[in-house]
Amino acid sequence: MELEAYIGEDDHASHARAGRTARTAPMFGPPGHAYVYLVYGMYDCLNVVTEPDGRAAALLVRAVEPLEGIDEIRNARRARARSDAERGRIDALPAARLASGPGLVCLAFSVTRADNEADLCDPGSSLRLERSRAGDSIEGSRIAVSPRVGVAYAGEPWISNPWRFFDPDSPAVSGRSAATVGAAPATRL
DNA sequence: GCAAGGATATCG
DNA sequence: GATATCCTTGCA
Repeated sequence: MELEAYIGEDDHASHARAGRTARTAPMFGPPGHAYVYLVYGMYDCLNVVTEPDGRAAALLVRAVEPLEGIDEIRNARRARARSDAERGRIDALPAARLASGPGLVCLAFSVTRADNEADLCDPGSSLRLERSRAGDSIEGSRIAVSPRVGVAYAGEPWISNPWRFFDPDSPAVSGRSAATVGAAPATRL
């Protein structure tokens, strides 16, 4: 599991920095809803709105470790593959690497902008957050933190703020960023 | 290393 | 209305 916090309009790394726009409106909406956006023209990214109406904060879901429905997830990844070579690599991936990136999370769970603003707490919603089963949770003392990924444009202190949270022992964290963490020491909470 | 890819915010 | 930029990924 890997998450990044974007804390409000003052956060220069957040989409909300431009204020409320058509795209970022969900971030200003009620908590517990989804904010899904297109990045780099081809990948969707899933966020969970965290603050009450009017305050634009959200958690970006950068990676998760699938525990169930591995075949479904693998098929979802295969369906979007652009070549046989890519399908082969997907088949060879361990389950823990099937959603190890913000774009991959959405590919794995078929999250699209159609899920934008979905109520993640409504049992009838197509996309939901559910309480983890006993044994699936991680102790707070084992959660590592580091600066956020891909926010160099934001300037300080937004670049260096340690607002990326992840399980340092899990293979299910985004690849390139996992490598950089070793160099720029990730501290533990 | 770098291209692909399209929406968005910003500038004119 | 044009364009620089982007909370990325997979392949050369």
